[in-house]
Amino acid sequence: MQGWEGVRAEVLRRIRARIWPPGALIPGEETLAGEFGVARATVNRALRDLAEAGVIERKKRAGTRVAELPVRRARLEIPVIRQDVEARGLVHGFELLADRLAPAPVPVTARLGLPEAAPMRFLETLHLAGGRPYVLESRWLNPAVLPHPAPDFARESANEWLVTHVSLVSGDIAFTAEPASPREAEVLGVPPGTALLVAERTTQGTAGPVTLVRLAHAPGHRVQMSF
Amino acid sequence: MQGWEGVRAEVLRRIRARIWPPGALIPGEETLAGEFGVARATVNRALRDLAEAGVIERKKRAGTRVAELPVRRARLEIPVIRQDVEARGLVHGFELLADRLAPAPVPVTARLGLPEAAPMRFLETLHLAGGRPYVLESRWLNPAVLPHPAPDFARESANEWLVTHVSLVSGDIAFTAEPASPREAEVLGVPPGTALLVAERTTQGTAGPVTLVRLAHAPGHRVQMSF
DNA sequence: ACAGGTTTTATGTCTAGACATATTAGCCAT
DNA sequence: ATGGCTAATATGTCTAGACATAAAACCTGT
Repeated sequence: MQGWEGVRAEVLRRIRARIWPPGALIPGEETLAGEFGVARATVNRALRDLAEAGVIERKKRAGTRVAELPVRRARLEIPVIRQDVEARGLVHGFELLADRLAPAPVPVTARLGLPEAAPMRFLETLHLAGGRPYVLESRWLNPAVLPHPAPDFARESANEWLVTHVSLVSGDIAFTAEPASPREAEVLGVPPGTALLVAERTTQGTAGPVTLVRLAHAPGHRVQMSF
Repeated sequence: MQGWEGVRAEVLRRIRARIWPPGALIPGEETLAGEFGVARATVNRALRDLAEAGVIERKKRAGTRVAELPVRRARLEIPVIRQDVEARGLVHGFELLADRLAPAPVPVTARLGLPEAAPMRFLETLHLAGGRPYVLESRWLNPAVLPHPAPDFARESANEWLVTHVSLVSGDIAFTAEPASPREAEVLGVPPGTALLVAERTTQGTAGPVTLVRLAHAPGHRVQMSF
C-alpha cells in the first residue's frame, strides 16, 4: 500500500483505531514520510485531503491534530432545473408567469447588498416536469448584469441563462419547509398550506450581486446529497 | 499574481471571458506552465482544484475541457446536534423517548442493505434548544456496531455517541418537507400538519450499515450552505 | 510580571525531473 | 468495414530539495 491514498488510508486507520485519539497531535510530515518511506510531499497530499474532509485540523507551526468532533461534510450538486427534471426521465417545460421591473423589497436588497428599493427585474417562472408543476421560481435579478438587448426569458429560462452567461462566484442556499401560500397553492395546483420544500439562493458575481431566487418545490420533492 | 491560486484565477478568468468557451479544449499543462512561467505541478494543482469545483473536466490523454453546464457544488457541514444548537447560542438538552429492540420495517432494512426484518435498536430522542423542542430524532441502529456493554443513550445522545465512537465511512442525506404526523405534532408541540423540514440520513461504516435516522425539525428551521 | 521583538518549527508551496496510467489515434490484418 | 494490437500523449503521481509563511516559544529590557 503506497502512494498518497495509501498514506491517507493508514493515517485514517490509526485515527479510527484510536492510536491517535481525538484531539491528539500526530507526528509531523517529515516523520511520517520517513516511517512510510515516501517523500514529504506525498504525506502532505494525504494529510491535506484528510483536512479537507474534516478528519484532522492543521496549523502551521502547531502541527496536525485529530479533530475532536469530526464534522461530516456532504456535497450538494445544484444542476440547472432542466437537467434536474430530465435526469428524472421527464420532459421539462416552463411558463414565464411574470416579468417586470419593480423596486425590490428591502429584505431582498439587504440580503444582496444593494441600495434600498433598487429597481430590479422580477421574474416568476413555473417549471413543469412531464407537464405537471415541478417548482415555482420567484427571482429578483440585478438588471446591471443583463446585456443589451436583454435575453428573452420566455424562450430560455432565467435559471439556465444565468448559469451559462453570468460568471457566478459565490453564494448560499437555505432550505426550509413552508406552508404553501395562496399564490403558490394556485400555481402548483395543491391545497393552500401544503408543506413545501423551499430553497432560497443568493448569488454574487464578479460584477456585484446577481440574483436572489426562491424555489418552491411541488410536494414530495427530495433534495439528495451524499458524503 | 503567481502561485497555483494565481494560475487558477487566470484560467478561471479566461473561461468566464469565453476565451475558452464551454466545451472547448484548453492547452495542456506543459503549455500553460510555459506560458505562466511556473512548474507543471503548479498548473496541475490549479487545474485539479478547478476540476473539483466542476468548472473543467479532465481526462488522461484526452486533455482538459471547459464544462458545458457548470454544475454548482455547495458544501453542507453536518454538525453534531448539540454543536448546532450551541452555535445558535442556546442551551442543548435532550430526552430519550423510546429505546427498544424491534424488527425493523422493510423500507429501513432495504435502504441499509440488511436482511429483512432484522432486529434493530430503535431510538427516539427529542432534542431541545433553550428548553424548547428543536428536532425529533427517530433512529434505527444496527446493534452489531454497539460494544458490550452498550452505551447509555439516556446520558449521551445516540447522535453524538455515534460520531465519536463509530467510524462512519459514507452515507447520504435527503431533505423533504412533510406535514407533521400526529406523533411529531405532539412531541414538537405544534399543530398536526404543520410543515416540517425532515432530513433522512443513512450511514455506512467500515463494518457494514450503521444507522438510518429521520430528523423532523421544528418549524422555522433553516439548513444553510454556501458555495 | 509583562509587552515587544526574535527565533524556531511545522506546514504550505514551488521546482525540475521522472515514471505510471489511461485513453485516444493510427495501423494492420482479416 | 471491423476487430485488435501498438504507439503516442495528456494527466496523475512521486521524489528530493528549496524557500515562504504563520504561529508558538523563547528571550529580552523595563
